[in-house]
Amino acid sequence: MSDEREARLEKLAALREAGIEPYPTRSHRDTMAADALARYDELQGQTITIAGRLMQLREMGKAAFAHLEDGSGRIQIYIKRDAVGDEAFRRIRLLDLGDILEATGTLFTTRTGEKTLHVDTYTILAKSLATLPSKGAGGDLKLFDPEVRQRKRYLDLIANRETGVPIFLARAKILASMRDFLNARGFVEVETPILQPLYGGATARPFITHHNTLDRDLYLRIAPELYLKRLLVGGIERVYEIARNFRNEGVDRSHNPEFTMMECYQAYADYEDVMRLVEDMYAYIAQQVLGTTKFDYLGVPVDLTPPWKRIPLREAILEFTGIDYDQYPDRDTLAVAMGKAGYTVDPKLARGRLIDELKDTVIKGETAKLKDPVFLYDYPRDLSPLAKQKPGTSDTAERFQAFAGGLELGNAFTELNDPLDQRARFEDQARQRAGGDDEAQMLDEDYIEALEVGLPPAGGFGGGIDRLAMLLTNQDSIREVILFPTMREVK
RNA sequence: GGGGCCGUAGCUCAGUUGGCAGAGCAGGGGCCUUUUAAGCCUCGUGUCGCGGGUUCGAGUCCCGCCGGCCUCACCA
Repeated sequence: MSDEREARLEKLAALREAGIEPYPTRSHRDTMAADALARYDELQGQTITIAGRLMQLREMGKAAFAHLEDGSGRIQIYIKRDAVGDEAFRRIRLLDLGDILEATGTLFTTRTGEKTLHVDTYTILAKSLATLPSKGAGGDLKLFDPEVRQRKRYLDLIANRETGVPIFLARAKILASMRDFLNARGFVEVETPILQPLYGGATARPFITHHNTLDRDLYLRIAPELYLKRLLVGGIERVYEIARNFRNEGVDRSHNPEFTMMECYQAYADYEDVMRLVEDMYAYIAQQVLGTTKFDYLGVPVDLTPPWKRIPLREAILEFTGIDYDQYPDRDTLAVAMGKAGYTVDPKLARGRLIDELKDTVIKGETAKLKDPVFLYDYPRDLSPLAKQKPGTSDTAERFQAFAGGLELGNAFTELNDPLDQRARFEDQARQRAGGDDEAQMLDEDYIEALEVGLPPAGGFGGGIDRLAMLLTNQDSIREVILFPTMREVK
């Protein structure tokens, strides 16, 4: 490595000695590579300037072929000594793969039929001092090591352009089309605090930081929920935020400590309205990103066309595990039933968590029994401290989760707007916290105060953007859809 | 956090039973005015992840550590 870097540094010095600035301030590109190829006939006889990274260089005595790659694609250039002059031709020796060049000339077609720029003059725009991952069979760059690909994403994007760039373009389109969809329905995009004095809206451990001047600890948000609902109180009836959230939890194939979630809230709606909103939105996004609502995820066909299946959580679990948790109203009898059914039951888990575990075997991961897009609805109340109780029940909350292809896409409920009930739920959480559950939610007095002003009945939804990106780009690891995933420190 | 697998040249990878560290591409030098995985001649790739140990001798065996991937647990 140092040898090659030395060689490149010497070339850099040689360029400067020849009075050539290797990092000039201006470029004069007027045509993108893909455009030049597409508009070949129209551009005949015209002098055009293209620019991009030097990806291949084949010297042939008194002429050379090279490929330049820009954001649109790749084009071949032909540098002939007679055309560029002796000095400029000799200077080819000072070029390296990876350099950023600008070339001016006219288009022609080679003997082998490739549309090519016949170069009159060329200029170096940025000298590259580092070695690119090298060519393999077929002439493509090869960079497979996932650690390098994630730590040095720029190399990944250069080397794995055909696979990597489309993923992040798709992700951008997911965000754009989600905004289009919500904006068209009158939702207002807002930004709420990432630094929060109390964290809430989800069950998770937070990152803690400190503000020096105010001399107080602050939490990086685990969810924007409680702020968005304050805005409903304030009269913004449809609101959403595309929020980076931070959870101080483990890292694995479907979890990154910082991740992106879209949360939206609609006043005068309930969770059934939200189901319709969500299935319409996901179908719209798939249509915009993929051009269809039918595709494969990890080999399993997925069809996001509305309406999606709607199954009460209890029935889904009963159908696929044979266990009816309503028959076991307390934690211990359910644990015994699960034990009989072959589950290894963690004695620390509360009843709600046991039900969660049953749900996961039905719906999560590659072994999921149910992979079609589906809303599982009506969840145990004690798992859902911010959701409204279902009328006519004592232990059921109006909550649903959306799934497809074994991925959990989002979580929604009819929002709890009874301030006294909310206070009681928070106090219940506080007892769990005192009992050692450090993920139980904190009592947020200011939020209760907002509810006392009056929150209209509302439905809300939170959906993971990273997981949606995984679904629509057919990736099985969240690290493939996050440009710079959280990594361990390099030591 | 537990378990499994992995870490050798810039990249992708070989490396036998413990016996002089290799290939292709990339790189240096030379030839070649329509090549395209260009071709031909030629030269060198190195803290074998790091630190110990065993051994006459360790890339190879043992221990510890670092990092990655998979998996289980937990969370979303």
